Amino acid sequence: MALDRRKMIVEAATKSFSLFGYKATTMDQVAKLANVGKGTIYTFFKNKEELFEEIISSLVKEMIAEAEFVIQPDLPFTENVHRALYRLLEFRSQHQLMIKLVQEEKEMGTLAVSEKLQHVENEIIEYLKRKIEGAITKGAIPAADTEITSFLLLKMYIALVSDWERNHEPLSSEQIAEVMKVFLLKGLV
Amino acid sequence: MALDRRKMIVEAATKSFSLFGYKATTMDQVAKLANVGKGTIYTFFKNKEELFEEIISSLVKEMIAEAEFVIQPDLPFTENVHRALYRLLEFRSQHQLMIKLVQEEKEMGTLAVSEKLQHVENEIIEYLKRKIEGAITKGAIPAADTEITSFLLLKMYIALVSDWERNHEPLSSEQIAEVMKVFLLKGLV
DNA sequence: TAAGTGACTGAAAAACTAAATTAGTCAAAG
DNA sequence: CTTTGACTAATTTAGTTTTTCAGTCACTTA
Repeated sequence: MALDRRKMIVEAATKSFSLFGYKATTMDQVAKLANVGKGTIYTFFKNKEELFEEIISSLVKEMIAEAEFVIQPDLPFTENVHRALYRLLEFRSQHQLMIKLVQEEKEMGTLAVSEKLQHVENEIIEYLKRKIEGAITKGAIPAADTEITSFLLLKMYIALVSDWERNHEPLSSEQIAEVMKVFLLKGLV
Repeated sequence: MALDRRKMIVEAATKSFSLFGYKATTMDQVAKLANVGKGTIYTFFKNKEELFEEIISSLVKEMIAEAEFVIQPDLPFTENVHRALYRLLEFRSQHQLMIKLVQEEKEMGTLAVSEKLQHVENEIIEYLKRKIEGAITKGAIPAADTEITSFLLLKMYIALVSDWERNHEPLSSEQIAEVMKVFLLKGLV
């Protein structure tokens, strides 16, 4: 029964964060869901935020794995950039925990949540950066400031996938790929 | 003394919105500043929001004029895109009213303010769209979806000018021009 | 006697209430 | 006719009380 207590706690917390968000999840609730005493949580995690941190780290790993899964080495670099980025943002808009956190940030502006979402964004940018550096080393694309490039790539994607929908009909994956191809491949002019 | 009452009201309101923001500006205050009775304001404007609307419209006109001023027809299209966009965002970060409104939106989330800022953004996109359509007609650049392109151009600029500064040293106008040139002129790959 | 627990505590947030503010009106003044 | 500012209803703020909750630690249990 009382086997991996730590795992039980993380699972319970993940479930609760996904369902109610960070603020609305109480440690008593997590303890009850995990079938442990509240004190037990504190033998594994210094505080609520550290528990959250661990869950976010797993989430990032899961996202990167999803992106990797969709990349095919024989396809052109541009196509893989699109595939990886699209998958990452799809993940963001489909994964229950991400949805809840994005919503909580917008509606309540919870500080801890803002920080963690920023953290997720930074990890994605770091991931893109490594990919771009790899492509440059292999001579697949010309040298460029990888920090700015990866940053800008993500921002363009977020603009096309999320911001665009505020005022327009959503763009299909094909349309987004088309637009990105223009900017990545030949430039607007 | 009591000459253009309407103008006095708009000037007083502009000053107050710039200084205290939308919410913290009271109609009594505007009336006093404009040296008119409060009722007089309501002979010119249906309500507070309509007064605000008029001021925002002027602001947009001023912004567009600034952008136009900086454009030089003999320069290449790319260069002018950069000049105009950079000037627009510089205006946004230097103009007292814009600063105050952006701050008010972030800190208090005032609905009327969010709507008006969205309106400003839409006007900028419309302006860009007209410019791009003009360039396409003249054959200066190849045809493309002008709605998406202008939207994405603005988003890229906001990312480089504003978002970037959250985690990095600000980019100089030259650096931004350089990055944009890559994406606009030849593409990343 | 080490691991696990949940009642307890202070600090923070929510709920409630009373008081103050303010957008918009309109009867009277100019 | 235009202008006004006292007035009102509705909202917001400020002050107070109540509740909630993260984190601790004395105690239990195995």
